[in-house]
Amino acid sequence: MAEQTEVPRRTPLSRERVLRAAVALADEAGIDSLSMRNLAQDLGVVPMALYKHVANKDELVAGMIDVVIDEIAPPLADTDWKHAVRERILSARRVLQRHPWVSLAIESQQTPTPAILAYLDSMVGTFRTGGFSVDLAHHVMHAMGSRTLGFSQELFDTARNAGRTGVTSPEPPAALPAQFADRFPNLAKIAVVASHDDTSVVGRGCDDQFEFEFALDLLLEGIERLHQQGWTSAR
Amino acid sequence: MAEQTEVPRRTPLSRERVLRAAVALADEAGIDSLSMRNLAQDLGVVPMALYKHVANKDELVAGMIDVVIDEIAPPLADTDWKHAVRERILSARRVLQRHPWVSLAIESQQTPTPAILAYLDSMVGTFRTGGFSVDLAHHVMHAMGSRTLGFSQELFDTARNAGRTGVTSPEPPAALPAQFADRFPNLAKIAVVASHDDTSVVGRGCDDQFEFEFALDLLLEGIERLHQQGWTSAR
DNA sequence: ACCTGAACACCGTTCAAGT
DNA sequence: ACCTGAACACCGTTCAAGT
Repeated sequence: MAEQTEVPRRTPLSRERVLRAAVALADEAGIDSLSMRNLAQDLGVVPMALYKHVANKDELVAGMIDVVIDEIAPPLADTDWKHAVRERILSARRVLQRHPWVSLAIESQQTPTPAILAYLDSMVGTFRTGGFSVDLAHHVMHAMGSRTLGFSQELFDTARNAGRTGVTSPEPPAALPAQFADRFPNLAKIAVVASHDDTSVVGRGCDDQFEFEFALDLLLEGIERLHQQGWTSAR
Repeated sequence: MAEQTEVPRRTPLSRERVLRAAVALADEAGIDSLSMRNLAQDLGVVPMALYKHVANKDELVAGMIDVVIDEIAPPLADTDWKHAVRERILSARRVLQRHPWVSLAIESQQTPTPAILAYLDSMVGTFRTGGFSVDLAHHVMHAMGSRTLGFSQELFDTARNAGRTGVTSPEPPAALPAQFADRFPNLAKIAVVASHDDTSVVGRGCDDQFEFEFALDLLLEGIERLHQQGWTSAR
């Protein structure tokens, strides 16, 4: 009787369950803590049991990426291409922010996963429906690069490898050492301006969302201009 | 006599020599082949000998990044900001292309290395000298993102993890399986256009250099427009 | 046939023993 | 004091032995 309740000790393993547990592990402990052994332990399984559901670790990560990408909402209908693209990218951004390890995982992959291909294909479709030539749509997709998926390459990005374990607070980049302002005067000046409501040299950090939208709109407006001018690559 | 030539069997280890050997190893065999043990073997040294010159592997990679970044030429003098920025970024791009592992290594770092900070500081200086407000220069640097360093986030990038060992040829993305065109019709159409001198569905791949400059110029022209308009963030 | 423990070939790094 | 071999605590994955 006690045994009866203990016998189905695990809902049976499935690829779905493996991938979801892996995503949860990476979200909570950071991508560095994601090992086949740790994942197996989280699932109460022996490590080799995972290999019936994923071929190897690379395939595991590819599956994890697809789980996340599938969270992105479909494009808005009944609106112009610019609005549809903008909103969808911001939606993708919100998804990726919930899973800080994904952007690096995507970049590390040698081949895009099916879900990413589907997302990109749908994005191209939005441009095409908006009247873009195949030629322009092609170059525009390249120009957007990873921004299409809602992340940009911030060179000061701190929290991408870390898990949510320790101090969760997005603490400002600590105090800038006095040395810093001497060696990198232009960066220091920028940091001070970024923290304009603070008179000290200690920056509050930048408003990532503002910066992302600034660059996105700069691109979208340039793209709109090319589109209106009927731009075409010389060929 | 034979011994005489053999006794100084190794020029003494130095941080410099360790870093250069590490860069060479990553260039030739790929970043995945860079281990403390492999590196030590290349240098004819016992693994623990490396730890007198680098604190740990993370510090080793940081040093390798700085070796590469220092290869980038200083900005052109006697020219306008737009030309100076454009040429320097294209110069950075040429450097990073010689070391395909660097972009991912930079992104994986949690903290920018001194050489990167110096490069970015100098880039900000070019904008400032060109008459940009601190405010605009700040947002512009964010908007450029990793493009400042000459790489963009191409989602189809193949050769970043690979070494130069095997087939070096930048082979076109193989044949697109027939399935592909069905599942991702918009992407398939783009791929066909990209290989416009080829009637088959097998793409020649894209002209990375063209795409990079297309996006770079799109950004630079948008930035120029903001600058001329005296753009300022609402605050 | 399926499952899984042990083993293999690696890691980065610590530490104590040797000189 | 310096150097270094062995060891530790991990990896991903193979493989053969057990059921």
